[in-house]
Amino acid sequence: MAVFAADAMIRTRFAPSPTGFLHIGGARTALFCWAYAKKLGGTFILRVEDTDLERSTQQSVQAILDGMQWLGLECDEGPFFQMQRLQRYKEVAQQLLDAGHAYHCYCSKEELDAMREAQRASGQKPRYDGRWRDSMATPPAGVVPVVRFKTPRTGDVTWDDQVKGLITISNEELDDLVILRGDGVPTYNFGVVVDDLDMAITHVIRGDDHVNNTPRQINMYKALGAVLPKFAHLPMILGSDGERLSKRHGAVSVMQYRDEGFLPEALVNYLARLGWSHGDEEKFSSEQLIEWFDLAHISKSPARFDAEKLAWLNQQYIKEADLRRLAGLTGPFLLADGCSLADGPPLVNVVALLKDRATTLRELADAAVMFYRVLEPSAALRAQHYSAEIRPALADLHTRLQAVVWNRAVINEAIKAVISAHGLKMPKLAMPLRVMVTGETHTPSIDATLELLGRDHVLARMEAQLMNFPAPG
RNA sequence: GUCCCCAUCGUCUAGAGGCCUAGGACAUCGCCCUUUCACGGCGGUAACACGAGUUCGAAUCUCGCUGGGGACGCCA
Repeated sequence: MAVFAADAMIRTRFAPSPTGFLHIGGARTALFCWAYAKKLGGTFILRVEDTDLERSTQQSVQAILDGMQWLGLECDEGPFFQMQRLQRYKEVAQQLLDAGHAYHCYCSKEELDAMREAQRASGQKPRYDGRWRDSMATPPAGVVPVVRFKTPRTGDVTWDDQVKGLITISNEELDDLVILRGDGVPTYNFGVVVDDLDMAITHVIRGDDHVNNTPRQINMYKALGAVLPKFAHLPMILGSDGERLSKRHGAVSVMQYRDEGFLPEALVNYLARLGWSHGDEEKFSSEQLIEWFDLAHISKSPARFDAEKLAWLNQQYIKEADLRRLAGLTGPFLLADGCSLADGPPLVNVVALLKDRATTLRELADAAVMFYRVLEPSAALRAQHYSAEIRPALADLHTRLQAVVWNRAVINEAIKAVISAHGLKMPKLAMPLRVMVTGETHTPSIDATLELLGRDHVLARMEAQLMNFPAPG
């Protein structure tokens, strides 16, 4: 299939404000922008919208960069910073002023607040009433004005949203928004327009919460005589309770998922599948996402975040992950738990034995601890599994294991021999043995566990526990 | 309050008028496997919010209703 020349010109951008970490919602927006650009051989740009001087921080910038890197969403251009482009915004604002598309407003914040409050009280939609729009009044002394955009008073704005379809909003719903603050810093709506224009963005892919800003921006594009980009508004991601995901409500940093033991490919896959689909495909790589991605199959309605499905995907990816990589990722968890990896079998082997039963690297590490440290069985487990009757069989096994060739098959033969010699059923012996050696009841098959743990550790742990058995009679 | 958007199993979704007795996945339930717990295999429960139209025929089109989400800052 031929790629149209125009496709090579596709330019998308992810434009976060550095006021916190990169959370799930932002990550998905970035992912979609990235995937769309990659799919069409275009360019993915990162632009940091740091015009909120109060809340923007350097740490946030770094956190966003880190998050994107972890997810593998590298940008082709940027990061660009709006605060480094102030001159340009002033220039364009002046252009608008000169053309009569903007004007100075001398209202104080108190005045505006009072205005809004009054409107709200009378059941109206709060908005600037345009009192300085055509005012001939002399500006109050000592007040630094802001620049407001002259929104058309009549007519309406319509655009064909790439995910939602035709959207129309009447200009009467809009007001004359501030585009440049008194200190010369642009506001969001103006900064985006200037930047998207300067950066030749062809597809503005962003969150649903910007739908209402779009007509304001389109009016500015028109005033500037510019060609409109395509707009695609992604539905929000809701918390599992259906409430909006916000900083204080369930929106966690993508890096927290890493810290909890999620694989980036699992998160990417999950996020891609949340609100977008390709038939019945559930599990796919970033490469496949790029190949399949389109705006047409993005759903129009908000989606709830389902931690259980993410966990399932993560488990799938853990099961098929390269063992050395898995060991490398699991090691830090063990170290943090105070384990010394030199005291046990190679982590690669441990991970190979355990990976089918873990949902996260965290769980994998938890299950691996027993290979590096003695875990004392609880009193309850001892009471439940240690009996005077079974002790002789375990002592017998302990003796036999000293002489046996140390591999799974032979260990298993020894266990079987003890069972028949003492007239036992497998679980009768395996459970107490499991508790003695691992301190737990839930472990991989006992022969494989013993083999991997090694003869010395097995014998030592058995000896220690044999003393905890109740006396016969 | 005003405006905008949305609506299929509990959740994510397939579905572009007949292929739908509505498919897949997660979760859930049952069975099998089994040396515990998992993994895996097999099977089950479970949805087109509602009401009018249009049409020979509607989950798919139209209108209304209800429900949900979003927006209304010198935040982004």
